Amino acid sequence: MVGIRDVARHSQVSTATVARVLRGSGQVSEELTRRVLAAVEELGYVPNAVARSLTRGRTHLVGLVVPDISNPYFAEVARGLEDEAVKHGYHVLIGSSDLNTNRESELVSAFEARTVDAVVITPTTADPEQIGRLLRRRIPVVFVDRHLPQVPAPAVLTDNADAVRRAVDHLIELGHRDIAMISGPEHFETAADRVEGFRAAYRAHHRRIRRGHLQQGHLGVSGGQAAMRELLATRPRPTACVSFNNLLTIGALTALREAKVAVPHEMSLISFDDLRLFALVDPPITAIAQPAYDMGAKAAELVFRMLDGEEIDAETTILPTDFRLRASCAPPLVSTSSVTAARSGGNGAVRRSPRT
Amino acid sequence: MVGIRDVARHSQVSTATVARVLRGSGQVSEELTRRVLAAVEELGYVPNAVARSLTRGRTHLVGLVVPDISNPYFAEVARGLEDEAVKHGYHVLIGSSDLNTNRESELVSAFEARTVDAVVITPTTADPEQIGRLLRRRIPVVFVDRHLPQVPAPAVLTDNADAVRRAVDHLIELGHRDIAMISGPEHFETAADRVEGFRAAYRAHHRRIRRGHLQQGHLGVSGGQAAMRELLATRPRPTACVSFNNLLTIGALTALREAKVAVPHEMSLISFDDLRLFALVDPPITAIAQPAYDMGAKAAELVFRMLDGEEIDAETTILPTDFRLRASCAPPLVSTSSVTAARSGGNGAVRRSPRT
DNA sequence: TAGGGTCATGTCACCGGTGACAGTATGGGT
DNA sequence: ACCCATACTGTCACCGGTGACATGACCCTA
Repeated sequence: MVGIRDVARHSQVSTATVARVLRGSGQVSEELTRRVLAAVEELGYVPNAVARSLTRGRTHLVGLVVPDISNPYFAEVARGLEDEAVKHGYHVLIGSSDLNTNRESELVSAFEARTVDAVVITPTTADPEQIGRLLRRRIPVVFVDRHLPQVPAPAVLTDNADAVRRAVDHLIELGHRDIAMISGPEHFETAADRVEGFRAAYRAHHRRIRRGHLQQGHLGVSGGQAAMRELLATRPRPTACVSFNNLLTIGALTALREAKVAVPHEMSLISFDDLRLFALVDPPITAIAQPAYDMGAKAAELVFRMLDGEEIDAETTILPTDFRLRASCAPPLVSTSSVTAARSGGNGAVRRSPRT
Repeated sequence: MVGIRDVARHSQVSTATVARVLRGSGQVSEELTRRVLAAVEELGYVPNAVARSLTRGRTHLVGLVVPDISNPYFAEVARGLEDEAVKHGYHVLIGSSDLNTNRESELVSAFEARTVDAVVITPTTADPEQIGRLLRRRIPVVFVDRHLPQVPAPAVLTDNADAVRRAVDHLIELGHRDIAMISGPEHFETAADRVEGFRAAYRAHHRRIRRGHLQQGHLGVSGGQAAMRELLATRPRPTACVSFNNLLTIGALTALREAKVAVPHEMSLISFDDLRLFALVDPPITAIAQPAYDMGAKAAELVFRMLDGEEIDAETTILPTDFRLRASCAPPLVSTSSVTAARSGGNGAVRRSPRT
């Protein structure tokens, strides 16, 4: 490997001069500059970033810890983070925790050992200590999507509760009475918030959530599928449903297909998280879109402000969601003979007009 | 920052002993082991991976260069690579080239300077030199999805030509005569291969591709949309179409919706690349699925074999695609009055039975 | 012309581990 | 009593840049 000393020897100057030429900082005579550049060219010298990291104490790396980088939402966050990072001469190290606190902990430790300059994380753990370690090392941390309020680090979130409340309001206005929700593990802040929005909407309309209509299951497609199957088996069966994220929505849709339940006529559906294809699904799915790319970019902005020395203890940035009304919501059918009619596919059922 | 020397001082041993205890290798008395461990605990010592990288010449990093990490296909590749990498104590550095050769070149240079231990890349450039640089530095390179045959590095690909040929065969068997393709930039190996499969199928059936029925446009949703618009304007209009990747498919579908062209009756559609949601689109999209996760994992396997000293010059691994027959393909309508009938939505049209 | 300032360049300790090598102690064999 | 193997522990140069500091040349001014 050709190092700065080789270049120095080859161009008959000191290493300091080579460094000065390369950095462009400082006074070096034209003559030497030429010689150094020539040597660099000839030897194919590339400065070793590892060595530089060691002396300067900066790796120009930011670690990203998310549940799953292959989830389109997090992939989009990653892209936003990456674009912003590259502008600052940084690169992104990825880590998927798989919603496994041990795996997450290992990732955080590994990133700590690698002395990444900052960590952007969608936490799985509920233990503040696991992330507090980084702060004690003065490694800036930025939360994305959900945060641990006990940890004094900035967070980029969305208005989870409010978005769900508005979605449920919409369904209630369409005339729905029994609205279900497929949520995630309750110790997740996002799940708690979205459930809170769900409850708030119910409260505002002086109604109570029926038993079994709030599903808090495992995340992932199969979890969504299982939850929807359960919802379809409850009596009274809900006429509408809000799901927690894109994967659960896909699972829920799959279950609906398999049970031949018509959307939106027998079941209205709203997805938290939008996917481009939701617009092309049958029927197009009404969704609460999160600005994933912007969330990643905003997290990067916070990271770099902190790296610039700005003290940002626990500022929370709420980015707006976008409620994208599509065809998966309609007024509920009011069946003459309750359950059986609904299952028969709409015969003997009358559409109830929405409240005004 | 607490270093190995601090631990050594604190436990009154030498740095070598600390290292030996931590590495678990070698003979250290129980007494000292206990003291060292206690000091490590007390000081919260974490070995600095940067320093280790410098001395050992290994960063335990693998760089991943893809067009866009937020494309679900590449995100899935990344996940496959990551999972395998983590098993080996490695982490993944991501870089999105945006199909921009300059950006790609910068990424490769940056990864080179960081002395990543290996690079996995879906190349955008056609210039072998840009990647040859890495090889001269003895940095293992593995191509994924497409490769530069002039560069002596292993590649993980799919049977592009064959998959498209089979897809087109399927359409021809359904009775289609004018089948279009929306492909990508022709200097991409994948595009060239898939187009070759397209041509091969035509050749096998002694037919010629009609003018305008082979679209090679810009990748991305809007490119697919534009290409499909053009296809819809050609006369005779194709009755079926194969699109190059998931984004082009989404664009094509969007254009079809907007023109109110019924799929599959007026236009059958096959997508190269599958997405979970394609199964739930109206109609479910027949797709050629690539084993993205496995491709990433396989690339990792090659990387680690090379890092273990194995010489793998240009072995090409072809992973099988999976042809997922769904509802977006049907026999073509044969209209009595050509164009106008087709646009009117199927009136006056007769379904032609497939060839046997 | 001595003193001070500026510019150009060189020297070298240091960042934090690593591992080759050296040194010391202990015990067993003869 | 001596030799040597073995077990344990310490020293230090090195990885490749960096930057504080030193050095030397030159010019200007009092």
